[in-house]
Amino acid sequence: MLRYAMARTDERFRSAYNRLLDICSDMEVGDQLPAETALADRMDVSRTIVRSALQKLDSDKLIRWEGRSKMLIRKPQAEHRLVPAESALSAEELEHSFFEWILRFDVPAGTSLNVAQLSRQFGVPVHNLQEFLAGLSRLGLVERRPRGGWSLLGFTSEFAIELSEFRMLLELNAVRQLLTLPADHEIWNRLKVLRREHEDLKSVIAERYHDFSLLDEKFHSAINSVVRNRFVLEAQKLIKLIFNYHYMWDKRDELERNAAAIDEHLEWIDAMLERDSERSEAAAIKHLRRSKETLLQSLRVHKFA
Amino acid sequence: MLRYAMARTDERFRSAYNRLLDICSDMEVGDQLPAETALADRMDVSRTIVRSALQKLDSDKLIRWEGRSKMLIRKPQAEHRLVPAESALSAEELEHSFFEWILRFDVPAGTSLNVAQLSRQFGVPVHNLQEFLAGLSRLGLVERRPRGGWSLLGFTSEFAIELSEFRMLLELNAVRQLLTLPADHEIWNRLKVLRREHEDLKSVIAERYHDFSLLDEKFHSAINSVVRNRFVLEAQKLIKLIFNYHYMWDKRDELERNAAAIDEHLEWIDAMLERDSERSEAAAIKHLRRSKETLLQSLRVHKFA
DNA sequence: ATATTGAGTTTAATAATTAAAAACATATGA
DNA sequence: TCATATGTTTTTAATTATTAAACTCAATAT
Repeated sequence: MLRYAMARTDERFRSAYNRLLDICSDMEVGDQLPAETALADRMDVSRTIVRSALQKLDSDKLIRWEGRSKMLIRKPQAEHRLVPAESALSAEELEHSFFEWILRFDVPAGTSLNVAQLSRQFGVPVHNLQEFLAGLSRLGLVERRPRGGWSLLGFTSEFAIELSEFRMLLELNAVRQLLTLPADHEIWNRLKVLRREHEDLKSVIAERYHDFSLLDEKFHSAINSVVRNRFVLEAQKLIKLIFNYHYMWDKRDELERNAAAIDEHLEWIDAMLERDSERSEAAAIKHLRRSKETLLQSLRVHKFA
Repeated sequence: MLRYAMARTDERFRSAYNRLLDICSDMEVGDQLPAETALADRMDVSRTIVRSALQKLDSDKLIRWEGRSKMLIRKPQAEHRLVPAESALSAEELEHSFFEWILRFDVPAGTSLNVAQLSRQFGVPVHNLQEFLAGLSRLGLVERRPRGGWSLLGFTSEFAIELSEFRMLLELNAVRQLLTLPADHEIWNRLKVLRREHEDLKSVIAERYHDFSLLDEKFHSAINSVVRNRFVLEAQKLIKLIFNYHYMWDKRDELERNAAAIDEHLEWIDAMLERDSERSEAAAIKHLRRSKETLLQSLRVHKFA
């Protein structure tokens, strides 16, 4: 059966066929296979797939299929298995590849993006890229060009400033909400654990300063976790994305920056543990302002590198 | 030249051809048409289009085209014009139609959306809908289903609550920023004008209560205008969308609601004009809380209507 | 009767096709 | 001669066509 054009992959068929081989392996020659519906249920595919798989088993002389009789003629061997088509990147992996590309190569704002080329570059169907870029356009990171194609918008200094300010808005709100939580809320314990982890890392910062970025994310996630709001969450996803990628590529003064950040975090944690809202906000603002400056500097350095 | 399949509309060709007819009409029989590049520049299309249009003019015996000689043989008549294909909805119109449909028919959360059907319903190419839904998925309004298709998520009570809380977060931030602005900033004048407009509408509210929704939007836009941040702006676009559509369809107690809202706005404006931050925030919170309740009630009423 | 099958229909994703643009090569006339 | 126009080819991207997969329901066998 030679196919000329395959409008969509038959990956579902392939994996179902292989699972059907497994089922046959567990049976004896001469046994009857279950009903089409039973197989479909068991393998979580439609009967259409089950029937095409049975057809192939029949034409490969592994079963004799006549009406509702599906008798195993011989046991399947390794060579009968179909090779699964390598699956494309998932939506998340695409996002990762895309941002890594942007930041690693400092792709400038205004760059025109074309789906066909990106599709080859990332090994992802054009369709997925269309969808991905359409999503980014809602976040204001890319823009549709008048007659086809997309244009990269973000990653200018203005972008970084506005993102940082938005981050500050969200995190200060989180801090305010956090301070209203009762003493038996799990956040207080989490903060105490985080405090200890910060102290631990501080004592070995000279060697282990690389470990800070993980702790940083853990800390900010904890703060933000008290806000249960899908819009805030969605915004934080973007913020995490951008800040993380920048930290990943900006290695200047990493030890000094991280050591200073640990102290800022500690002051912030202490203020919250003492339920001192004024001091907490001040500490938060101080840390977030410095974060913003770091992001901005990293952008500047990359621009003239 | 019979065409079997047209992969994309030749609307650009049609309008260019018609404009070329206009150019011919302004010429005398025997005159020479300008060069291809000149025509392309003048009509803002590629030479490819100019050349296909010239080809049609030639085969329709309106010009004789040989090399760089393009002589007008006879003047074009009305019947020569090509009828332009009716253009599909723009992205904004699609958004409008989509939300109107959702809210007018109270499409419940969890409804499965399929692009083919929506494409027929809204008269928009499937492609555009894919893109539109991909954008909404970034806003958390729809979700891709495991094996194709989309699923409507939003418009539950939780959605409304979270949206309202997010709105409050953003608007309180705007108020705080607004109160730090210097006395000669244009916002103060805008607020004074708005105050007057509220008073005016209040005096004729019994007859003109419908006019409030416009004033409401104007007021909130003014407040938010002091925040120059693309993320905040993007979020406000969504908020405006949802709140506006709800007001549009929820007509219960409209007079009472709007009269009360005007008073709340006035108290809020006065507090800001007096630079009283505590009173301003209190007024804002009061108004935004009531707005939230209204949105929630409107959802409940529609659900059981 | 009831579960199962066969056939036909519908849906949705991707490949193929085509309009349009851009790039490149060649020719022409001031 | 050289700037400009034309002819040709290549690339890009939007839409249609096609196909895999799912669904539906009447017919059939146990």
